[in-house]
Amino acid sequence: MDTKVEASGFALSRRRAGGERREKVLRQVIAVIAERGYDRTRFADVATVSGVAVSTLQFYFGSREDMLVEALHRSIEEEVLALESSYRPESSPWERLVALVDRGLDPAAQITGKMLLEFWHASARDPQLRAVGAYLCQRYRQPFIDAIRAGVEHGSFRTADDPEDVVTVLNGILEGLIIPRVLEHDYYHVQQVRKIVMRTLAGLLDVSESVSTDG
Amino acid sequence: MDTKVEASGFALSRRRAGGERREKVLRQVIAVIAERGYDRTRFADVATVSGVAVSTLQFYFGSREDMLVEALHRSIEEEVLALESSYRPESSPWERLVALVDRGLDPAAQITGKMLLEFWHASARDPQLRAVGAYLCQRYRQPFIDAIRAGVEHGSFRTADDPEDVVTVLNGILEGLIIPRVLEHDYYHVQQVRKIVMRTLAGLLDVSESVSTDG
Amino acid sequence: MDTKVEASGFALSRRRAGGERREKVLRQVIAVIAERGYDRTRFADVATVSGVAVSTLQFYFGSREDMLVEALHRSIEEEVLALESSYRPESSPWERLVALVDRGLDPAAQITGKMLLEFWHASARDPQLRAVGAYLCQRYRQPFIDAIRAGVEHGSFRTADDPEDVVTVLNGILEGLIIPRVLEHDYYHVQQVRKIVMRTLAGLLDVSESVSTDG
Amino acid sequence: MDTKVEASGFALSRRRAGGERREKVLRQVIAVIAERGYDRTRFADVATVSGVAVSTLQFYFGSREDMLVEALHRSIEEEVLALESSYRPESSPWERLVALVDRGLDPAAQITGKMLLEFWHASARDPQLRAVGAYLCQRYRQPFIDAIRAGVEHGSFRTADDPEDVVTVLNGILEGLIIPRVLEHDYYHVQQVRKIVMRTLAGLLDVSESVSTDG
DNA sequence: CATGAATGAGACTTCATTCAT
DNA sequence: CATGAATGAAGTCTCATTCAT
Repeated sequence: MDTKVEASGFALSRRRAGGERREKVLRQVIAVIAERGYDRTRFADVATVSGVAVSTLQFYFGSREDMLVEALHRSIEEEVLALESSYRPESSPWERLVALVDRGLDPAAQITGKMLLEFWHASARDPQLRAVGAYLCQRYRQPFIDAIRAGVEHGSFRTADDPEDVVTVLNGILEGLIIPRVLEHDYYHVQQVRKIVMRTLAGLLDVSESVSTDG
Repeated sequence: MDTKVEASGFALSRRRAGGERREKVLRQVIAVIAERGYDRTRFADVATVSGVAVSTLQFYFGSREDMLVEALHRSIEEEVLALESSYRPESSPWERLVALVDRGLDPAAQITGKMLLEFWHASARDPQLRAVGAYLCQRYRQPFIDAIRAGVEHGSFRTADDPEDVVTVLNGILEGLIIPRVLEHDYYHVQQVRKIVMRTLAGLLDVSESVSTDG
Repeated sequence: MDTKVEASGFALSRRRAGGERREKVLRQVIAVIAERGYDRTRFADVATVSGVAVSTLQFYFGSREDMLVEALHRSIEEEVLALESSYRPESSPWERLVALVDRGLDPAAQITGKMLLEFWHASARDPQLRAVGAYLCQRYRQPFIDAIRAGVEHGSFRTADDPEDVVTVLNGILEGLIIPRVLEHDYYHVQQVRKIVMRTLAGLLDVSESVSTDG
Repeated sequence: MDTKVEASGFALSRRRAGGERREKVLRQVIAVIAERGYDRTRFADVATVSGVAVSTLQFYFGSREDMLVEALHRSIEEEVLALESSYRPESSPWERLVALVDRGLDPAAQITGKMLLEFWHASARDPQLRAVGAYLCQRYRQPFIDAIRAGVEHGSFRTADDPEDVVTVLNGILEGLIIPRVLEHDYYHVQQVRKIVMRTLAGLLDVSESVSTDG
């Protein structure tokens, strides 16, 4: 997988000094960003949390920006990797989709949600980050697209639309629902929403209710 | 309408000095935030764009935070107002929904999208802003809920779900699709996506295809 | 005279905020540079000496570099201006030259010497500064050239060389002697050196001893 | 020669570790100083140029200051040594002087010129460096003084001045002309200047034109 | 002999804010 | 009503230096 990333050209140019400790600190950077936000994450914050001197952070990552970007990148990267391995290959296409959607709606993934929000926000003004984002997004979409294609071929799904566009809408739902989850809006009812999303998906792919409601 | 806002308790405490000019500058603040982002909008930026001295901005708005919050609030407020008047009262429930969704998907509303992203992002860390957000969000949802309720009563919609939850999902879609629109991801195809969203909505409300496909 | 400078294109682009106080501080910057050297002059040093906050210095001058360059420029500029008015117009060419040389050898002009050394040193690596230096140098040379030309025309000087080149050598002497003066080398004997320089000059211009030895 | 230096008391206290490699690096330090200037020469610069780790440089030279001073010292020292052996002992006094002056005016010695400028500049604030400088300067002057004394004794020169003072002025010229050379001022014409300097010198020592103009 | 890791001191710079006018 | 002057707080960054290997 790493090879793929390298090949994508987004691998960070300089892997600066530091071994395990650097890796550990990087995790902490992610945590701090999730808590304080990208723009408000200072060297000092990370230094406090990690117990590492500010100058050491610079030694590890170069500049503040570099540190933040690497953490953001790494965080999203891992989410995508997790998604890519979130279902068993032998599952039916529908089961795979259900697993993917459930992961996308997972109410426990608060940090992931916050990091995504940070990523979108930061990308909106940073072309380079946006490029990375486009690449990661494409990988995020792929498992969905694959599952739908498999279902269509297998005959269990039927749809007049391009699976790509279906996934665009489906991801739209999953990403859009991150907002009320992260902001903890109280009109957001996990169970009911999940049911409706599943039914919607079933409708889009013309899957019988009996199959779809067991999730 | 203003009364409503006042009643909500979110009206800014001090309506500071400055008449028309203040109003004009406020627009410019919105523009600057949309372009540079909330956190990166400095007094100096607004001063440059508006040609007003920094100290005058402070005179108008109080602190930087006050200025930003007011601009954010105002911007979202206006979007909500626009939404609330985006359909003719005599329209059928389905027509109303279509109008609302079309507004939500409007590819021209780049600035609105960016401001929403800013709002979500800022809200994630500011409880007060989040409270305002919850209130605005509720108002944003209301026209959708009303339309669905009207359709159900009128007999043109049928659904086992609580209209509130349906709207949660529907808004999820609309908000989620803001992301690829703002970030200009190229997998986002307006027309196809619109069609799928409409069909999804029709499916959820058990509206016959013939009606739904005319939009 | 100021017009001339403006016309030369070297006038500093932004005359930043601050009135008299700024001017006063600028003097102090010069003093600090003369004492500590260009590269070692920090905002903090000037702040301490002038009693002005560091941030105010930035407010006045922009950046550290801008502050230093302006001080350097101003300092040399003034020396040139002083030189240009160091003799009475009605003096004989020889008297004018003597006045110019005496000013160049003035043992009291320690600060000027140090600033010149700073200027040369800084110019060696800063093309922009070097351009300013070339311009100032030209103006520095002019009075010497004028005096020699006047003497030649008047018949009191005779030389086979281009006055420009004579001045190059003459200025070489004056500038070269700044070194032992500034470094306080003890082999430097003001009176003897002055006499030799004058005699040298007299020799170059074929002026009779009787005239030259009265200085 | 080395003995002489030791005797002078300026030998660097600790001749630190590192054999040939150290020597090679020292050359590179000189080059870096000539290019970047004394104050702006960092360990990192030398490390980059030499391919030696920063910590190794410290191991070689001690502190940054030590490294810079040693390089400066070495550089000037070598120039002096070169000067001391720049003429053949059997030459006539005038020939010796001409050789010395020609070396002083050598337009190819850009690095030497820059290093001298660095030395003067650094000396202006560092008493210890100034002491070294005074010693080196004295040695620099000696060959000139010797030549003049020899000429006077031999009867080919005649002067009412102390040869020491004549050398002060002569060196003043040579050093002063380094400035336009290093700064590449375009009014500096090597050939014409050389001729004038030679004639000046001939005048000071009462040497007949016929002898002096052959250089 | 040589080096990488880690760090503290010190500098510049940005920016919101206060104050006098 | 509006502004310029002045400043303190806070952050990033550079760099020499110490230490363990």
